[in-house]
Amino acid sequence: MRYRADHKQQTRERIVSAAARRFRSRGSEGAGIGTLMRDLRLTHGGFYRHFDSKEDLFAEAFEQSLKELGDRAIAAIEHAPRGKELTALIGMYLDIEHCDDVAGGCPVAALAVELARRPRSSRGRFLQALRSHVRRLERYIPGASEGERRQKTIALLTGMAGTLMVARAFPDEDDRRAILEGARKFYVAAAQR
Amino acid sequence: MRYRADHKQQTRERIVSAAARRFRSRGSEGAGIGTLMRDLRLTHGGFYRHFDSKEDLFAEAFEQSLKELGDRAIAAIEHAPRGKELTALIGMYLDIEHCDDVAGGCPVAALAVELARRPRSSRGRFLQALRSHVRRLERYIPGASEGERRQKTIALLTGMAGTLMVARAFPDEDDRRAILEGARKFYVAAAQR
DNA sequence: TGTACATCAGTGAACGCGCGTTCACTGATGTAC
DNA sequence: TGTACATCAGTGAACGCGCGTTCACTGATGTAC
Repeated sequence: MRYRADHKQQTRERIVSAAARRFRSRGSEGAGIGTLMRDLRLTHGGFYRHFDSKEDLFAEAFEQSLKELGDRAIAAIEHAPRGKELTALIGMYLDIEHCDDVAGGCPVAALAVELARRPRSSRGRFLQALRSHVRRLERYIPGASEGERRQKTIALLTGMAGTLMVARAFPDEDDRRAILEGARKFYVAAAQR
Repeated sequence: MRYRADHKQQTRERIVSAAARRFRSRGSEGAGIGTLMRDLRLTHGGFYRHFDSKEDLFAEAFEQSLKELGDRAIAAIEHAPRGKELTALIGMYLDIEHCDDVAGGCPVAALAVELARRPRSSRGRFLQALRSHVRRLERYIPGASEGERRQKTIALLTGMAGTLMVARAFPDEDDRRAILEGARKFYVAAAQR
């Protein structure tokens, strides 16, 4: 059957959005094409009308997730009172709701460990997305020079991702809250200087 | 055939050590029992004389890796000049050689993301290993109270793990060095306070 | 001391399963005439 | 306006593959007598 002009594009977007959630929850190996398509009420065969391979989808899902996280981070910063931008960024990232929403949360905390396991040649897209994310946020981070701001931004973002990743391993919410609270103090003090 | 009394124990240790390296390099899903045993010049069937399941091996490998990392961290701290203990800890962790030795490096940076994906009931061993690791190191971290030292230790260790994890995604050594160098400055300044 | 038997680490075929990917096919709708 | 055909998103059977796990078996050595 034939569909309306924008139908294919819509299906593609549905696949990317669903995949972005599943990959973050389960990792790229834990999320299969078959069940992904089935849950979208499609069959696995049709997948290849939209993507060259699972790897192709993974890269696109990573890019979309990181873009969305950047949007939310910037929204939090820009809604913060003057002088509290950094605290707002740290607060939105090391938040219990962000921590407990793995599927909708930061793709660095959920997927970055897999990037180093991929062939060097296929890491370009991911690194470009990471660099672009850092560039969007570095102008809100205090520092004497652009280089210093960038270094600090990278240390802050990668550090918070590590903390979030570990906090998520704790089944007890009180443990997670304590880890996040301690880290918020740590990073606010560290990044402010 | 029958073997000498300590033979079984030796084989078990060989399996754990090899697995600890493979899991850190490739993740628990990327490392298979079959190839692991084959590389040790054994067959896959014999694996179950030593472990109940792959999951059992994974937990033991994680524990051993973290114990070894703790040993190395404490060695670095205790060989540091007085007043430089913290810098030594940060320096040994955010080191280019540690970064490039995924198989022999920190299991938190390599495997922590998988812990949250396991059933809650089976996370106990991992969390106990993590808590024990924090307890070993917290006494070297400055802070007004035990609670504050612990919080700071957790923020520091999880943060550095995140930075290491992300740095490893960059194929260019200069990029990795720049990320590590920036983060060392960041964490030394942050943790010293 | 000599012999029969028990032990058990390791072997390798077999199992069911889920995976990513391919491909001939379907059929409603747009397009050419 | 009406008809024949082309298009192509989606279908579902089939593929080869590697996986974790099971299990009947092997055979050198320790032990019981």
